[in-house]
Order: sequence, then structure tokens, then C-alpha cells
Amino acid sequence: MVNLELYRVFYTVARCGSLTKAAEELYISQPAVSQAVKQLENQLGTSLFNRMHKGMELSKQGGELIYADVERALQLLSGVEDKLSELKQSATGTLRIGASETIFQYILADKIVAYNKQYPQVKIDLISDVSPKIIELLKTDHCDVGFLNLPIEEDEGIRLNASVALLNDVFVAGEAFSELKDKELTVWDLQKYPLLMLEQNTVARAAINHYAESLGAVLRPAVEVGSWDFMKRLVTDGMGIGCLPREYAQRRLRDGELFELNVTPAMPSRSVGLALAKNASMPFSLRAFINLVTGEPHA
Amino acid sequence: MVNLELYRVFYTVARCGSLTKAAEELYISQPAVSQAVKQLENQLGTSLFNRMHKGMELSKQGGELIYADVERALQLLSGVEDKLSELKQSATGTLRIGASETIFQYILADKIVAYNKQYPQVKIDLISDVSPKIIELLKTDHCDVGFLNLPIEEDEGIRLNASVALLNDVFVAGEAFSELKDKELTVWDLQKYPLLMLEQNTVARAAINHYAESLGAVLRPAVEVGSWDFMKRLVTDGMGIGCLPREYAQRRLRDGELFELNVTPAMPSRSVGLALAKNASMPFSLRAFINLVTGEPHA
DNA sequence: AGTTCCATATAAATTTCGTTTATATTATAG
DNA sequence: CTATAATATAAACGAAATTTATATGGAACT
Repeated sequence: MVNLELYRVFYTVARCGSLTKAAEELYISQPAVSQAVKQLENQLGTSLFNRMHKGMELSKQGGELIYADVERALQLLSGVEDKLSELKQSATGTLRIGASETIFQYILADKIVAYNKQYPQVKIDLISDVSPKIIELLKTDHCDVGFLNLPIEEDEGIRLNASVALLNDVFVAGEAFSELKDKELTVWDLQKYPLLMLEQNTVARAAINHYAESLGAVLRPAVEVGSWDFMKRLVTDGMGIGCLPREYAQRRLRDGELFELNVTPAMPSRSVGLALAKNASMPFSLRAFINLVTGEPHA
Repeated sequence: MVNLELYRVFYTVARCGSLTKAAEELYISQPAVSQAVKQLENQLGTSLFNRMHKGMELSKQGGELIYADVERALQLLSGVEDKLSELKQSATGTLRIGASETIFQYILADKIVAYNKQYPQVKIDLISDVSPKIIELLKTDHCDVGFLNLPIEEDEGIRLNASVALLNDVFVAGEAFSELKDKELTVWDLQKYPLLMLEQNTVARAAINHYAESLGAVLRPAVEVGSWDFMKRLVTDGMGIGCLPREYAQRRLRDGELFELNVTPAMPSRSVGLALAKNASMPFSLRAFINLVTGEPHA
């Protein structure tokens, strides 16, 4: 099997028509080129050049037969470098974003639209799944950037980036509970009402538990729902008091379909984090998206 | 500029999906492969593989983008080896034969027909020119094998191969000189008749001069002609006595249009030599032709 | 013809770079 | 929790490419 570097020398010599000129172009000495050519000829078992007094000329039965193929091969390999370098320098390729459906809808939607407007060349794949799955997708290179509800346990292989957005969990109710409007409430008061919460093993649910626990209380859901949308629907219909991020109910709060309870102390805000695979590369398209989302130029 | 050997490692690893297996295939150690991959990744500034617990997988934003191009390039370069190796092992390509028109006609014609019949795949270029020009064409790689009227001065850059055919110069005449039939003649007798010879600066003419000189005589042409064909025509028409290789007049001698004079001593025979460029390669097509012409298996 | 110039070829010393050996690390499977 | 199977790392080694110096050879010029 022939050392591929020899083909580069061959090609340069053929193009220059001279060992000396090729040596200059390759930034190596003339004897090095001379030896390389000879080595290639030996290994291929054929003479490739005619040695002329004025230089080197492709031989008809050797070099000339292979020149075009060698040229094409070297162009391809050089193109490979260009392709990867372009990926780092301009907005091309594909960007795969992973997040929960909710995060897409309430936090990323505007950003994604803006990004697409600025970089229409970049194909965007939106992968909607729960946080643990997103982490898995990041680590298996099925996703370039993920957005996760924090906190989440440390994971080797994931780089977590400071919070991208804050989620402020609040308790909300509909007209059926209008007597609670403007009342100052505590967690203990809430215990008397039917509560709607997201199902177990979610960050949101863990946040509620932790909140109540830190006050020495326990909050039990009357109803567990699978999605915020469904919770909002049920709470609006008067089924009980819901606990959800204010950001996810902005329209209904503004329109008065729901109102926010004045509970003291307020639940600590949670944050949405940006996660990257630890070993992943950082194409331009990804960097640009991160900048746009974090609002900051970013390494 | 990236060391092209690294692409071979990259490709093997990608194909094997494993550093270890690639190392076996490449007959080098696993760490060598590991380092080569890392080096390529560094030089390209991109991660190319996802390191899995079970092996290596092309990364979506790196290796996968370049794999096809690298594969194509390596196939081309591997094809280059095949192409040249095939040239040495089977009858393909082009064979460029140089000789004088006469040699083609009277010595090589049959051989070329036979060769073409046996190796129809080989394209044959016949280059007809005088011997010094043929030597030039051999040295400048415009011709693969040449046939020359010997003797010819030694030439660096040309390998002369023992004689391929003998040319026996004889004196011939037509009916106008029928009184000479069966007479025993010497060079002195010839001086009395009008002689037709080929023009100066030809091997044939030099042979006549040398022959006469060696006997202490001088033969001067009454007519100098530019080609054997023309000489035969004029001699047949009774213009004088011609001197030419018997081999070039076989038909007219057989048909009785010309007869051969019985001159003593006979002119020494000249030979036709096969010449190759000293540094030229020896593709199968060429070797086969030489074998056919010399009638012998041949290095 | 002789000399100079310009090209490639060759030889030996050196340095670089790839390779190996040995070991660490990590994750999955049993 | 150990065993296995993969990749990663580090240091020592060795082969191979490069350089320096020189040889060789032909063409052009005087």
C-alpha cells in the first residue's frame, strides 16, 4: 500500500513540471522531492516522469495515466478540509435542537423564528422530548443543543450552561375560586383546596415538593395531569388550584381566565438550562444559535 | 495541510467502527490508530467520531460529512495502483511503434497484424519516420519501441536489442540488362553500368560506400532516389542497376520483373535493430509485442 | 570547444514523527 | 462488584523522511 503523501508530491511535481519548483511549493528540499518521486515510482513499479534537462514531464505510459485521478482525489481531500472549515465559519448544515414541547412553545419559539430568519441556510431539526431523553440524545450525538428544566443531576458528558430563562412557579385558579383573589395565603392555606399538579418524576413536581417540604408542609395533588395545557384547561374550568410556571399561562392570566394567588413565600424560581454534549464540536450554526438564545457572544 | 495518511486511518476506523479492529486491519497498534484519529481531529479542528463504549461512530457534524468524499478519494488512489498494475499484467493501453515506412511494410506488417489479432484491446500507434527521428521520439517518450536500420551510433538513453531481421543488399536489374543474368560479376564490373542508389545520409547508402571502399573501389550513383519503391520502378523500366535489400523486392524478383545480379563478394548483410528508451517502463502490451517480434520470451 | 548555468541524482547525517509498550480510564455486562 | 472490552495517555524507541553537501549531466552561450 502506497504512502498517500507521495501522491501529493507526485501531483505537485507534475503540475510544476520541475522538482525544484515543486520543492519550493511544498516547502521542502529538492532532494526530498526527488526521493519521494523515486519512491512512488518504485512502489508503483512504473516510471512516472520523463527526466528532461529542463524539468520533469509526465510519462505517457505512467504519470499521464494517473494524473487525472490523483488530481481528483487530492481535490476531494482538500475539499474535505474546506467543508469542515466552512462549517465552523459560516451558517451551513443542520442544527438539531432538543427540548420539551413546552420549552419550545413558550421559551424558544421566538428565538427559533428569529434564527431562521437570520440564517435561512441552516436546516433546523426540532426534537421534542423530556429532559432525560434530551440528555441521552445529546450524548449519543442525535442532538446538538438541549434545553432542560433545572435542576438536573450532574452528568459526565454534558456541559450545562447557565440559565437561559427563568420559570416562576405560581398557584393559579379560575373564577370558581374568586374568593381567594387578593388574599394573602400560605402553603398551609393551600392544603385545604384541591390542587392540580404535573405528574410525578418531573422537575416541576419535584420543585413543589421541595418547596412545601422546606416549609415543613406537605402538598398533595387532588389531580395529576400530564401536560400544562390540560392543567390550564381544568383549572380554568374550576377544578381546583393549579401550580405552574407563570410564563406558561401568560395569555389566560392577562385575559382574566385565571388569576394568580398571592402565596407567601413565593416558590423559588426554576431555570431552564442550555446543555451541550461535552465532546461535541461547535459549528458556526450552533454557536450563532447559542449566542442568540443567551443574548451574549459566547465561546 | 493535513497528512493524507491520516485519512486512510480515518476511513478504516469509520468502516470498522472501532479503533481496535482498524488497528488489526492496518497492521498497527491500537494506540497508533487512536493518536492518528486524534491528530486528524486536531488538524481539522473538529471532532470526527463519537467515542462510544462499544466503539467509534462517525459524528453527525464531523465525520459523517466527510466520509463519502474520503472514501471516493481513497478509491481513486487505490484505483491508480490497480491501473498501473494492470498495465503491467494485461494487454491494455496504447503501444506506439516507430520505424521507417519500409520497415513497417516489409518487416513489421505481418507481426503487427498478428499482434492486433491476439491483443485487440491494445491501441496501436504507428509512427513512421527515419531512424534518427525515431531515436528522438523514443528519448522524448513519444514512442515506446523503435526499429532501426543498423549500424547506428551508440546513444545514451537508448537500449538497442539484437537484430530483429536481416537485410541483404543485392544488385538488381530489369530485362534491359538481361545480358548480365547468371554472369559472375565483381564490384569493378558494376562501375561500368548506371547505378541507382538511395540518397545520401542513409544507412543503406553508407553500406554501399563501405562495401566498395573495403574492396578498394568506388561506386557512384547515376541516379539517387528517395525511396525504394521509386528505385524499383526505375530499375524495372531499365534505367540501370539498383542496389537494395533483397527483402524489399521479393515480389518483382519472384515475378521476374527484376533479377538479382551475381556479384562477388556479396555485400554484408545489415540488420534491423529493436530500440527502447533506457528509462522507459515495460507495460505488458510492449513486452508482448517484443516477444512476438523477436520470437522469444524476453525480459 | 570550453565554461557556466540549471536541472536532477546521490549519500550520509540528522531530526522528526509515527509506533510500540505499558498502563490508565471508563462503561457495560454478568 | 468484578470482569471484560473498549479508548486514552505517556514515555521510550525506532524507522523513515528531510536536510546538507555534493555529484552528475546536458544546453546555451561565448
